[in-house]
Amino acid sequence: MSIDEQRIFKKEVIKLVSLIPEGRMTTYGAIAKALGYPKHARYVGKILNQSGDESPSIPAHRVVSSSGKLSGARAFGQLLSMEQRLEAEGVEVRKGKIVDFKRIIWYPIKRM
DNA sequence: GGCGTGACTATGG
DNA sequence: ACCATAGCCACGC
Repeated sequence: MSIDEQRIFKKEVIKLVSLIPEGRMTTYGAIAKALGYPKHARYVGKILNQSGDESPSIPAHRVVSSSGKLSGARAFGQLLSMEQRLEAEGVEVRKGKIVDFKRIIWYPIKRM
């Protein structure tokens, strides 16, 4: 992945995450795949991690692991945790996992 | 260039 | 359903 590809990838990740509807969620892998880089799920996580400082407005809490776990919960403040943010928009969470994960998952559509 | 570290994933028991 | 394992790849040291 070249420097240019990375730059575009980061921008597209932010764009795609912003499109996730309220009350739905998707996965790191789905985002990576939609952008044409199926092996870069971890990189998506890293981007969202640093996006917390740069663009706090993006709904990063709507991105979970492929098993439905809230793997990024530690990156959110405890005042408004990742779980609380999801519950607040109607997404049920139990034991750190999305309850009806496969039913409410949102699959991004590649565009460009 | 080697090595460890992740907001990851698929697979097998 | 849970846990361990092995790939995976950018990144920092």
